[in-house]
Amino acid sequence: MGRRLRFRGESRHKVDTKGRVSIPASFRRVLEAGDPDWTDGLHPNFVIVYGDHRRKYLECYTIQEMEAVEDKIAAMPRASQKRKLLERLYSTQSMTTSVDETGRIVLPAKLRSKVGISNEAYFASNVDTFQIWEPQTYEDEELSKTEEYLDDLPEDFDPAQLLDEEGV
Amino acid sequence: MGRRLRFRGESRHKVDTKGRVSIPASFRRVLEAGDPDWTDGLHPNFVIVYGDHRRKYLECYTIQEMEAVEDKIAAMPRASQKRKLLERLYSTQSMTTSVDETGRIVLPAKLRSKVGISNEAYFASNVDTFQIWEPQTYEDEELSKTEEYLDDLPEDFDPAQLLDEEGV
DNA sequence: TTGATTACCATGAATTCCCATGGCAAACCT
DNA sequence: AGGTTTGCCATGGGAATTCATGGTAATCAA
Repeated sequence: MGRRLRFRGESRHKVDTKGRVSIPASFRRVLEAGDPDWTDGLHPNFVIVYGDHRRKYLECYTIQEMEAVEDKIAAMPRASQKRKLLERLYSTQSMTTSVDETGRIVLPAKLRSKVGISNEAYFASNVDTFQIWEPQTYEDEELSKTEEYLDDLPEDFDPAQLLDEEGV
Repeated sequence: MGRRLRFRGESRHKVDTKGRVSIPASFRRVLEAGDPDWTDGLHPNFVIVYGDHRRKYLECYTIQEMEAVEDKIAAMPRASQKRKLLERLYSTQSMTTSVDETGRIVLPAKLRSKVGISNEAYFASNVDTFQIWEPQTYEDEELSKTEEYLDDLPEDFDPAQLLDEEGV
């Protein structure tokens, strides 16, 4: 299969009255590379997973990445509860979109209100996927959780050492 | 995989009005060797990790090195707090850049102000990554810390002996 | 027809590309 | 050895693109 490009970085973009937002240019390159049907000049497709009411952000997968997820699901026993749950999340509660000529997508009103996005959207890379948040929600949810976690650690703690730890 | 080149040395470079800085030439060789997509004549890519507000410098990884980090993260339990912290640090709070024709990169205004860089940048090798500092900050932070540490040790202490110690 | 979605055109700002110069050092010549 | 050439390195300036964003016309669904 070989290496695949990964998402890196974060940024904020305006959401216009029609729900249009620019996808960060660097993310577009990854979406293009991760869409098997894409060729130069075309608009790449990708998948937005919005999930159930508890999820406060949109998670975006390249086609390639989503197909890998679907393969995993397909390999599970058909009747299992686990499989049904995953089917709902990744298939039922998701949609395919494509990046337009000018690098934007349209976030349907339904999705915007679901995650509370109004004027701006915050894009955060997450290695093989990226997330779209209402900026305020992101700060409240994610940043505060990190603070909590770090507060329990020594002053001069370097997160790099977490990479090499055993266990959790 | 074989041996990989390593960063060695330190130097200071001008930062121009557009945020451009030369990468020390010897570092460029390591970046080239550490980018799987690089071939002679191309401009090597690499990753700048800037981290959260308490980090006062930029840490730079070769593509190879960063992918190793990402692989480690990918192997951790998805929901864990630890994994999320690392995803944020290494993916969200990072960016991919590339060295241009003349050996320079552009440090975006956002990053410059984050670490306080204005006219000059100080480059310090760190074995398989290198760091970029505002020169003054480096002196205040790092040098003084190292001196403190050494001051607590016997006069004739030779750091070389640390090399053979077990454990932390 | 009307409200919504999609396609098409437009623009300022930011970013990248391309050309140019002076310094320094290793290699080269005579 | 002394001078010269060649080449890489650090740095500058302006042109050319790309990016993010806005507006309007065309299309579509019901």
